Amino acid sequence: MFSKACEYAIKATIFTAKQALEGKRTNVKEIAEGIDSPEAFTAKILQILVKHQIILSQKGAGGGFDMQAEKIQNTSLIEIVLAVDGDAIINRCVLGLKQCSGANPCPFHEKYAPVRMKLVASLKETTIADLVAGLTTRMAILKE
Amino acid sequence: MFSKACEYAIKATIFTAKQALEGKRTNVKEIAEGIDSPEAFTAKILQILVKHQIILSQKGAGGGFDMQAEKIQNTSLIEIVLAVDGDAIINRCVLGLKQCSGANPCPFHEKYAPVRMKLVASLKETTIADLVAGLTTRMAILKE
DNA sequence: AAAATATAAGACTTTTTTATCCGATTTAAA
DNA sequence: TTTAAATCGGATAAAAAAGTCTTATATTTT
Ligand code: FES
Ligand code: FES
Repeated sequence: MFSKACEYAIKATIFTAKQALEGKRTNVKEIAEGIDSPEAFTAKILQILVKHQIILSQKGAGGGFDMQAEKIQNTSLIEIVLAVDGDAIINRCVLGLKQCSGANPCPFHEKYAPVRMKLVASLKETTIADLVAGLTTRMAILKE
Repeated sequence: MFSKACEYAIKATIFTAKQALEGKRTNVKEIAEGIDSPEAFTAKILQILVKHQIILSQKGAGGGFDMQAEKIQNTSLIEIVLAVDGDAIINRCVLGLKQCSGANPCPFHEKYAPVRMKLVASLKETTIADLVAGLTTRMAILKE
């Protein structure tokens, strides 16, 4: 579904947002520990998130990663997925045809398109704030 | 979503079924041409389908691949996906946690689980016969 | 000003997936 | 009975994804 990089990106964003809401700036090491991911690889992915202005970075001693309250509230999951995996989840034919369109559909298109719409809708309507909330209220976890 | 191998498997099964319904046994070369896939790799995948008794193979001159009408009618897409990609699509946590369960869910589980149920349902209810039918009646295609 | 801390960037390595190749085996046709 | 056609199985190769390492750069602290 998502690439490993994208999975880490989502978890890292949630972790960073959680820390930010508690007033703490975090860093690569904490994030990698917090989401159980390889540190160096996670650093790579954090750079993508910074480049797409989903999270903020601060270089130097005492630096790290941060996320604005407004971003936490307004950023939806789809933005992370698009940043890391591109728009394949929205546009790609599940059977690998070059074009996915109702005009020249593959045999599964008709059945799949509505499901994909629901998936994309849920990615769009779910904000980072929602996910952070779930982290405490419904006992959701980021590792194991 | 699916691995490339699984995409080829689905298309190859549909192609084989279509030929079978027209009374023709087909072979690796025809299949690879018919679905625009690499021939040798396709041969590998056909062996998986044979091993799982989704299609039939016949060795030797004039041999090739075949699919029984009963199988075409009763085999659903999920069986191909399970044979080639395993049960990840059903069981795997979308964020990569070791276990996907309502007991210890990741933050996206609650939103994702219903969508996945719809996806799996559509994979279960869609038969090869349905897909072959779509191939002609609704102008669906297997390549490009 | 120097030292320490942390991200940024790019080269490199490993693992997995995708794809190819070749020889063995089976079967039908010549 | 020989030959040709086809799948089967294993080894190998190439490409992509995942992951590591090293150096540069920026920032704070001492
Ligand atoms: S054409 Fe295959 S999913 Fe749309
Ligand atoms: S625990 Fe992550 S999808 Fe179920």
